[in-house]
Amino acid sequence: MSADPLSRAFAALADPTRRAILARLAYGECTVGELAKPFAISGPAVSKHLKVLEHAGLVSRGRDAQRRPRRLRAAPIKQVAEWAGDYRQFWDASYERLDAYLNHLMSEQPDDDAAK
Amino acid sequence: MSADPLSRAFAALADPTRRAILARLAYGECTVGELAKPFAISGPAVSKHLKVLEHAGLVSRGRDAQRRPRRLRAAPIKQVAEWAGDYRQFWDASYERLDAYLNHLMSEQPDDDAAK
DNA sequence: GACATATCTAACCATACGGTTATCTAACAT
DNA sequence: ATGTTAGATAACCGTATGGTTAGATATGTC
Repeated sequence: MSADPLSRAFAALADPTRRAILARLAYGECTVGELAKPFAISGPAVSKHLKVLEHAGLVSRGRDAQRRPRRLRAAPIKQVAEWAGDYRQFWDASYERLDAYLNHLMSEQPDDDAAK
Repeated sequence: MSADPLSRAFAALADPTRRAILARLAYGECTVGELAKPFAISGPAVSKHLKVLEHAGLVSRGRDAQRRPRRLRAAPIKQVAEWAGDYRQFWDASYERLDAYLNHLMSEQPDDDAAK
C-alpha cells in the first residue's frame, strides 16, 4: 500500500478480474452489481477489487440514487504504456534472436544442476 | 502463483526495485552482486526479486564461472504495451471530457431504451 | 586441500491479498 | 413505518510477498 502511482497501477492490473472490470468499463460506466454479475465471486470481493482500482486512479465513482456507477479512468494506463514504451528497442524479434543465440553460446557446458 | 503470463508480468512490474533492476539490465547484462549494490537490501532479497522477474519471463539467466549474469527479456513488456494500447482512445483529455458530457446527458433523461 | 567469491536455499517473520459470510448504511418505494 | 435495493464495512481465513539471517553449493585461485 501507499506505493508510488506506477507501482499501484501495475499492482492493480496484475489481476485478471480487475482487467476484465476495466474492459467492461471501456463500454461505458456501470454499477457494482452489473460488474459483479459475470464473475463468480461475491459482491464484497468486487467491492474490494474496485477499491484497488480506484486507489490506483483507474476507476472513478459517480452517484445516481443508491447506485455508485463506476467509470474508467485511463490516465494511469497511459503511464504504463509510456513506461513500457521505453523498452521498445529491446522487444523486436532480431534482438530476441541475438539474445537467444548469445545465451546458447554461453551455456555450451552441462549446465546448472540444481534441478531440485 | 501460476497466474496467466500477463498477470505475472504486471505483478512483477509492480515493484520499484524490480523495475530498477530492469532499467539496469537495459544497459547490458550484469551479475546478481552488481544488481544488488545500489539497493539497501540483502543478496537473498535481490535473488527473490530476480526469481519473480525470471518467472515472468522478463529476465534470463546466463552462466560465466560462478556468476549467473542476468539479461533483459523484453517480450512480456511488449505484451504489456499492447494491452495498454487497447485503451489509447480513453486516455486523452478530450475523451475524458466527452465521457463526462455524455454522462451528464444520460442522467438528464429518466431511462429510455437503447443507449447502453 | 584450503580458501575466497558468487549465488542459491531454508527457515522464519510481518504484512498484504483475495476470498468468504454476516452486518451495517443509504436511498428509493409503498 | 416497513421493506427493498445497491453498496460498503467488519471480521476472519489461507496463501503470497518482501524482507531477514544462517547455512548450503559451485567455481576459481593459491
